[in-house]
Amino acid sequence: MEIYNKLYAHFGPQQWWPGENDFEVIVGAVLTQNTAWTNVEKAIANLKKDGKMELNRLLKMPDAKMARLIKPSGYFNLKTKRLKAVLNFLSSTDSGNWREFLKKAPLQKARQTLLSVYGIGPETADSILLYAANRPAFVIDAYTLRFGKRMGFLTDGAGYEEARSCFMENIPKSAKLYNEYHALLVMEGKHYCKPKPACAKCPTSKMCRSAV
DNA sequence: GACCAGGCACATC
DNA sequence: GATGTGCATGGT
Repeated sequence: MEIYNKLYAHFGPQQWWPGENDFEVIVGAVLTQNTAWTNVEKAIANLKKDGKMELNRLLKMPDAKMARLIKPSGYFNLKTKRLKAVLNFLSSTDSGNWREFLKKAPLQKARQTLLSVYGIGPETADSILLYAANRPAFVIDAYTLRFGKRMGFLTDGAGYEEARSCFMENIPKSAKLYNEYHALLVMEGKHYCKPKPACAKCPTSKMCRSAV
C-alpha cells in the first residue's frame, strides 16, 4: 500500500479503461493482447462505424469482415478467431445472461470459466473480471511484473499467478482499488526511465533503473 | 529500420 | 514444467 500511495500521490487518479460499456471492455480486452491501446481504439472505432457494438451482430459478422475491421489492432486473423470464441462463450453462458454470471458467480469459478475459453488467458480473464464486471481481480501485466522484480518484492522467476497472489494477499480486496493500482503501475511503467539518467517523473529514485 | 506494445495457444524439448 | 515460436499493425 505504501507503493500505491506514492504512485497515487504522484500520478493522481487514472480512471482507466473507460470503455463505453462492459461489452466494449471485453472486446477491447481481447484486441489489446500484446498491442498498444491506441491501435485498439482504431479497431473499436471501425467496429462502431460499421454498426452497433452488440453481441449478436458481431457474432454473425463474417470472419473476413471482422478481420478487416480490426486490422489496426494487429494479429487480425488470430484475434478474429479469439474474439469469435469469446462472443460464442458470452452468448452460450447459462441462461444467456453473461453479465449476471460474471458479476454473481464466485470469483474463482468465474475466473476458471473464463480461462477455459479459447483466447482468454490469465491477464484477459482478470481484465474482464475487473474492468467489465467490477470484481476484485488484480491484473498482472508486463509492467507489473517488471516493477515487482525491480522493487524486490517479486523474485526473478515469479510468474503471473505468483505476482497476482502477492498483490491480492497484501492489498484490500476492492475492485476500485485494484483498478486504480493497475493503471498506476502502467503509468509508472511508461514513465520508467530507460535506461538513464533518472527522469523527474519517477516518484522515487528507486524506480529508476539508474538507481537499481 | 529495429524495437516495442495493457498475450495466448501450441509445439518441442 | 520450462522454453521457444507464430501471430501483424502502428508509433517511436
